[in-house]
Amino acid sequence: MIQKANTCDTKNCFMCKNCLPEWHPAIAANKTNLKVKKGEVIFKEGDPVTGIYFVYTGLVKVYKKWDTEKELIIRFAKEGATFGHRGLGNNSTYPVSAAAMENGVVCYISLEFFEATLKVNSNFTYQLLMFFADELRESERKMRNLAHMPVKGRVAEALVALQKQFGTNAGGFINIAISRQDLASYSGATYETVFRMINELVNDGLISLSAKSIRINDHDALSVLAQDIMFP
Amino acid sequence: MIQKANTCDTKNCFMCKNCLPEWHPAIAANKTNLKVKKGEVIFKEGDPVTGIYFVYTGLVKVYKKWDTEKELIIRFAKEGATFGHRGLGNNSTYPVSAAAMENGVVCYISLEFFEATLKVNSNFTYQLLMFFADELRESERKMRNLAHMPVKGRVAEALVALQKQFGTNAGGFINIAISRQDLASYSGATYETVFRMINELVNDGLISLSAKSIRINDHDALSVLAQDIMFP
DNA sequence: GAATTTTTATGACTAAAATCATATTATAAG
DNA sequence: CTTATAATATGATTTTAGTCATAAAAATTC
Repeated sequence: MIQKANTCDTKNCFMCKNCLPEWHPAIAANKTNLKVKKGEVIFKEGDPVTGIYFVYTGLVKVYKKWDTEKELIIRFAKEGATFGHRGLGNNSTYPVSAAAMENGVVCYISLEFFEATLKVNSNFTYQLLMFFADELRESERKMRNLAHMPVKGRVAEALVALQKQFGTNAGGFINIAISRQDLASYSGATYETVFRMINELVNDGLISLSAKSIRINDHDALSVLAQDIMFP
Repeated sequence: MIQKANTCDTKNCFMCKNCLPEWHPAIAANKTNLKVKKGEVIFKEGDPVTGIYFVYTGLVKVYKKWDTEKELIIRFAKEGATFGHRGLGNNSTYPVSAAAMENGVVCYISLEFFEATLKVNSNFTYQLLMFFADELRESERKMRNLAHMPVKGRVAEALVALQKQFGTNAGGFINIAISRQDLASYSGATYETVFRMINELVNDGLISLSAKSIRINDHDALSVLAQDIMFP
């Protein structure tokens, strides 16, 4: 990671948007902008927690490994999003890894300054609490899905979630460059199984492909597959 | 749920322990103590969020359902623990259900009063943030386990976690009365599969049984099975 | 305390998904 | 622009875990 001064404008990240304007000079003085290359690992599970990150440009995946090869992608962080915040709380090492999926710039804030920010900006703390509550809810829904939903449904859900987060480009394709392996890791299944499910979804007419891109043709049907059937 | 005035002492729950002493009379004035019976559902997924709960006595399971019969137990809340806090954030309905596993008393706080408490007690907000960070980390670890760890490992992990949370009684048995079905729901697998894994663990000599109780004989070996192998 | 319901136990069978094996393309590196 | 490396594609096989069926034992209810 190459240090690169004065890149971000201290306006667009989650922290900047939720802090007092008076605090912005302090943020500017304490931030470090880092250039990251595609594929670069920013921190790994087990590394000591030294700070928290925000994506200024690019795309970062946050994931956990299982026995060196299998991984589960927890979430994708795009412009403005925080990552590394899982290092908060009672533990001193990151419970997840983070890697850049494309070249970009991330903003790094030391834990000490971050904690000072929390103390000074009660609204930020409150907003962060709400963010954590949302993430926790999502995470527990995914736990339930991993335990009980078949892979096809999880792939359907992953596609719907990606389209929600990244939108579509001109041709109606989901606006993210993601490998099949990463899609599999995000769905919590193997590459081969996800490949087969993608084929089924294409045959069912619910999605269509063009090179690596995926277009959702029948959002409703896909949502039904991914559905959260709670009280039928 | 039968209302029962003046039961809890406003000293032992997570909120009371982390608020300013000056705030305790306000808590006392705004709390409602409710008697719950074994098996009683306190709130269900999809119910509108009206408040947050604390366990005064007894044991509560927090779970999510999948197609009416399958469930995944997210966590157990014992004395002092919060539940219903997943209703916070950007949503108006509970994303989980909660049911009493034994007769007990829970303390209910309306969302309005709870939000006022957050505003007034910045330390409580901070502690709650740390609590959420811990829960999120746990939840994501479990996601990874559900995606990649075999059922036997998940059962081993569930037993280690239960012993950590509930301790052991005189005979060295894990101090919780839990049905095999609930253990299965907590492990994210079916009753039958968990039953077989329990048998294997008994045959391997790692655990032993007495009626419904389970004793961990070889904590280390069980931990290895449940292991978080990160960077071998 | 007899009857009903729930929980536990266990074998047989099936379905789902992972693993293995191996081409075929792309993409990046020299 | 050729070579090496990584990503995609796909069939065959094996493993794992879920489903079904049914019986015994416990616990609760009437």
